Amino acid sequence: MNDQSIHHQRRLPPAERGRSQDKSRDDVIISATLELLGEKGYHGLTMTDVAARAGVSKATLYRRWTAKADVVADAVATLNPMVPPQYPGTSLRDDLLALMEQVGKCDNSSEIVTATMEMARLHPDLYRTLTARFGTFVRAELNKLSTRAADAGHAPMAEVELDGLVDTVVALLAHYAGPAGAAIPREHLIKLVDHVLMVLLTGSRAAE
Amino acid sequence: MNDQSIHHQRRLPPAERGRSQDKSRDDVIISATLELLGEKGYHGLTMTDVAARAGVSKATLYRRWTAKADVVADAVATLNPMVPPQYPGTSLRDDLLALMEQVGKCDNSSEIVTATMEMARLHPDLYRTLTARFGTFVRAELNKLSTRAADAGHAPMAEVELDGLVDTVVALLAHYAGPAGAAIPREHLIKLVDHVLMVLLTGSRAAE
DNA sequence: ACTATACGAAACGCAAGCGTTTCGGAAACG
DNA sequence: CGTTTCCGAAACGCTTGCGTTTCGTATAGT
Repeated sequence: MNDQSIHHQRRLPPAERGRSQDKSRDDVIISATLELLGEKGYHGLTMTDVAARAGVSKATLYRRWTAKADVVADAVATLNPMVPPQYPGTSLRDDLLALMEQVGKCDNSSEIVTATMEMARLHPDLYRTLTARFGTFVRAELNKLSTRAADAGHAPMAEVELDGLVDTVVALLAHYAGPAGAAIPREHLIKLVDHVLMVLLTGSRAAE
Repeated sequence: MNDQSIHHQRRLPPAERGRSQDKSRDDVIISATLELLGEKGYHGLTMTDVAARAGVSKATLYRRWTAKADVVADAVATLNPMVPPQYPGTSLRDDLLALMEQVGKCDNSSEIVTATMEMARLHPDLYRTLTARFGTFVRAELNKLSTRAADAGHAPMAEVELDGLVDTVVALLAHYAGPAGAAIPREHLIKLVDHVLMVLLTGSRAAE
């Protein structure tokens, strides 16, 4: 029950001689896991469901991973590629929007954030790892955009306040992702950028 | 398993003749439920644990409620008394801080917000009810403070932006409550007020 | 005092779900 | 072509936890 074992041999190695594992099935399984994670949450997610959704037998699942937590861990690890988005550079607002879209989409579904937070209670170390990676990435990007805005004549922000800003972004994304599921509506992202980020970054509201 | 039955007879009525139920045990049970809800989350919470923590037999639990979900529902219903706080009135900042403290404390523990969001996935109707009550309350209070600030000479806020502000407050409180547990640190509330609410409400940063 | 009821302790049935195993067959290697 | 490994289907053991029941005792109402 106690998953300290998450540090040990989470992924099972394939064999060497004879028929080789169909690696394309890994992707199918991961995708199915992400789908179900978004729909049912971590607790609601069932290995039997994953197998069924992936069109795969449960035996195949356990031939590649040792436990449910490991499959999910690998699945969420494929999210948030942490790639800086293609900034249009036309305005700070457009750049922020691009960042929020990149960060908010998490592949294609997004309510997974909620499931991740649910999972966090059971696997705190995994949660810390994920949010730390995510937070530092967001922070770095915001810092980049902030200094760029400062060069453009706006008041620069103190380092300290950037921390709070990162919290705000993460919290709002998690909130908008919400328990209801579904991807974050673009209008929410726009609201976030115009009514929160722009104000906090430049001290002035965006043109309506 | 499917709790549509939540609409029907959630609370069992006590008898009339003979020995009467010790009503003080209700409070003990509710308190134990809230404690465990914060510690273990909704899924981690066990009826056996609740009984043990309350110093009560499981039979007693099911003599009063019909299911785990019902106990938890009654428990969280005791939170958020939705009472407008005692506003000091010395400044907008102080008033906001008072509101955030009132709203953020949720009796004495606070990580229950996270557990509630976890529970939300299983009982969406309950979640909507709770957040709706909470949201309208926060919105009304913020509106009150906003117009008061407008009278004091600051720029008033549009109705539309207030919606986003409520989202922000709810999201940040949920975030600060976090999966780690423990009550929201006062410094987080201060940060929220100074770096987010004050800026969004008045367009200017509070004095450092 | 008598009775109806609450109470604690403990056991039970039951379902869900994780992880394992078996088996027959299919498919990739040499 | 034969061996090795993968694969799906299905069954199994096991644990957890919800909800129920029983029984002996304690206690409030009449």
